[in-house]
Amino acid sequence: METRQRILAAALRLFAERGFYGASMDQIARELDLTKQALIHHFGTKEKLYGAVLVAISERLMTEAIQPTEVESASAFADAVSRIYLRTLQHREDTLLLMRELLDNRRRAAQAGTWYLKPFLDGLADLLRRDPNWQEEDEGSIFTHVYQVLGAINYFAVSTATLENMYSVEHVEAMQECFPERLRKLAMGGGDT
Amino acid sequence: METRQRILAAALRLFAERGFYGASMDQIARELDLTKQALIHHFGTKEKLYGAVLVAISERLMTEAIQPTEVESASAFADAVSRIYLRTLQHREDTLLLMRELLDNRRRAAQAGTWYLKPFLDGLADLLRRDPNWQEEDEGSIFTHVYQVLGAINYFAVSTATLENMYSVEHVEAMQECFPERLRKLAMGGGDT
DNA sequence: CTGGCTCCTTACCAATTGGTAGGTCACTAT
DNA sequence: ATAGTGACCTACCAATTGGTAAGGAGCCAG
Repeated sequence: METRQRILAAALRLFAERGFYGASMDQIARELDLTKQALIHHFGTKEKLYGAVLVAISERLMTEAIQPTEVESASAFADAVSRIYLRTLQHREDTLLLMRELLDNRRRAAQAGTWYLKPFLDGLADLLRRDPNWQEEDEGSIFTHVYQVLGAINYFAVSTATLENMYSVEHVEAMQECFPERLRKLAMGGGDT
Repeated sequence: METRQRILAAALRLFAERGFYGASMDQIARELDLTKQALIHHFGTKEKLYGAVLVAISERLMTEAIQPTEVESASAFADAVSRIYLRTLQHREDTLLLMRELLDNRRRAAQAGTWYLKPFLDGLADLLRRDPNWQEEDEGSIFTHVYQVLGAINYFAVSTATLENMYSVEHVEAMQECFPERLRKLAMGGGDT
């Protein structure tokens, strides 16, 4: 029981850092002072281990990211976005791996954790739909807006390492500081105002 | 000469689709009815081939994405963003690979094509800085806004395949249709209005 | 016709990959 | 005591990886 969790944690780290093909069973095992056969014993194959990591991520996402009892207010969507932003930065490895999944999805289409994200997206769209400023907007607009805001968050979360190299740690810290405020304007802006 | 270009094109496709580790020299070569030794002959090592692909991408980005003679108007930034959006969708493979680079950068830090993107980002920030509505904003805000808008574009461009699986082709087409308009609101919104 | 050059091949290699087979050891239920 | 079970290991394997060595086909200059 204990070991399974340790394996999942190490696998998440390595898969997130180096991708599915970039991380080998042996590396993951060595990280834990085990042999790769221990991993195979617990998870069967590399694919299944990867799948288990993905399931763990999506469970975390579903239970934490959207509060079903979200208060219905004009800023409900913006509030949810703020929380998601914080959560995304906190669980950067999850974000990294989900982004990789997104890129690989062309290949493993219609598989794995893809669908776990759907209720999450739909939940957000629902929040926005109830916003008085968005009543007049069509479905496409609403969903597009949700996705644009989500894109702003995830892209940034995944870029900080690169940005720190490209500019400086201070520069990125400054960005992180004004990010929530600007994000809010992004989330609130639009509608049929 | 001819062959080099063909190799670069095939390598771009496979690296974008499967990542650096996911694509093997042999696969790329087979795609062109060559042996992997032909690639090694032209590029030395896999890493160098990958580097050459990255250089080609960033050159394309620099020459196409930002017009240096951008007219100075209140909507200069939004206009540039619109053009970048179209270009991003057109060169989806470039976008895919650059996104992968972003994810891997943690490891290969301070290397490769990272820096080629810097002038591109700086150019965009400059455009926004000249916008009358943004005169009062500090550097952090400006750069953050640029990055958020860029995030919205790139994240979406990289997600379409997944979204088509998750929802439907029509759903994604609808999104693509209202994307430019919503993107414009995103780009214009904010400032100290 | 010869020497050298570019482009590309076959033959080979050590290392790493994911995975199988079979066994050891500790613990628990009978 | 014993049979069973879960957790893990060593030993091994075929396939694939990126890369080296050496050579051949075509071309062009002397």
